[in-house]
Amino acid sequence: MTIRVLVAEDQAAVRAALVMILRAEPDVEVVGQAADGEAAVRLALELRPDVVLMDVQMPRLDGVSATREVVAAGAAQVLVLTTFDLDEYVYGALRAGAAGFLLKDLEADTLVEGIRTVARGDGMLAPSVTRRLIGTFARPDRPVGPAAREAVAALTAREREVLACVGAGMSNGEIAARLEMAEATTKTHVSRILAKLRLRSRVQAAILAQDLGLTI
Amino acid sequence: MTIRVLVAEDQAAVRAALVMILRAEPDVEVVGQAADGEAAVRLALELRPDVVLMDVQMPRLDGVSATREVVAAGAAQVLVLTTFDLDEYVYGALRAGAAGFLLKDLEADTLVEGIRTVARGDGMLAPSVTRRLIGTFARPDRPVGPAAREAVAALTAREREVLACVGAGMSNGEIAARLEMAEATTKTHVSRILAKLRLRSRVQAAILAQDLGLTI
DNA sequence: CCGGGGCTGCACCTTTCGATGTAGCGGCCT
DNA sequence: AGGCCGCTACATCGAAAGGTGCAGCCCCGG
Repeated sequence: MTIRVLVAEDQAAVRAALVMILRAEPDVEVVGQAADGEAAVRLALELRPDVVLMDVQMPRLDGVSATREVVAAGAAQVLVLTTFDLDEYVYGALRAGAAGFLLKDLEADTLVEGIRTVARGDGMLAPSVTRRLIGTFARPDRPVGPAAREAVAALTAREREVLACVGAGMSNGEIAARLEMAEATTKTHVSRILAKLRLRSRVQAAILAQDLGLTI
Repeated sequence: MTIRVLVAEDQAAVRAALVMILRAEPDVEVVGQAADGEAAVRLALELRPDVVLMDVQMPRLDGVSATREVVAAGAAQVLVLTTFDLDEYVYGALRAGAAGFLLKDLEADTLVEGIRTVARGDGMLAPSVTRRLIGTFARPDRPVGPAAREAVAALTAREREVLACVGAGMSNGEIAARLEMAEATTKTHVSRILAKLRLRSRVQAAILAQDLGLTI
């Protein structure tokens, strides 16, 4: 099973080098090349490759935006490649849905390994990026006690729905509209939630919902 | 410059295998071995290795707790190793300050590469872990836009104090008591904050304060 | 089959919140 | 000095939130 790859890179020399590296691998097939972001998106939708190797700096449409479109369409896994290890690029690409992020100072076999890794649905990051990502993940560690988790788990399904809405900053009226109930009912639910979680206001409930990652 | 490694693993056979792999590398030196978490912490503090290769499941003190202690003491970089790819282990280890997280189904050279990577201060994750970490990073994409940051920066110092209190879930009365002002004054501040940040309720302000990491 | 308990839903009432207007006070710049 | 700005303060009023009592509903066990 060969891995079908689309290479999107505006500098012809770099693009040729990448293609050469990939062509040397028996299990990798370069099915297309793009010199700008728009072409990358168009070819990705048309060719449906397994992996798009995407440069960040490209004319007409930058690599991050192109990644967003490719991922939104579910067209392929995207492995982003760039010269500069900038937070803006990294976080932008990852938020856009990239499966990996490598720097151009890599070895040829690292690139190929990255292609294979993202092709099978895993993630691949440059080591320096990995460390920063771990850091940003570990830092906002607001310890949510197990007690709180249990208490939330003890809520009814409906109550958790309401709690998630509260966590999104919605008013009782907005929650009522979204969950299709009367505002009075929403108030009842909020009241019960506060009692069960031993909180005093919806603000505290909202903060807890945030910390627990409750989403609508 | 050889990399000094402490191997912490309770199963003797596995530990021996790890040591054997590492001893085969000219740039890696195994300076110690530990069969439980307490010994790992003690030896790490004593030997000050470059890297501690830490198993999660260990008697007396689990690997995550041991990692926390080693990192807190700044004794070494910790590369966590486990058989099971459980969220609890992964997130626990990373929050504890681990520089890497690998699964035991790895190749020998992946392990060595991981040792070298964390030794130079970078991060190393198993590919499946990388993907999940990217996911948890990308999903709770509460876009704390630069606009919001600027708006908060444009608040007066006093308003930011009030906002931090709101973010802590306090009521106007509580804020007034803490900041030594009348409740009416607190209301004025809250009202101004909402207007400046274009929010509709204190709940939204609280969420924003949380996302921005505002604390009292 | 029927009673009980938990979930959901609604209405009434009190408290809190939030908007608005007004105003005194202290610092800072011109 | 005069003026501007920010902090503080209070009153008032409508809106939102929160507590409480109560009524269907469904399921489970007697």
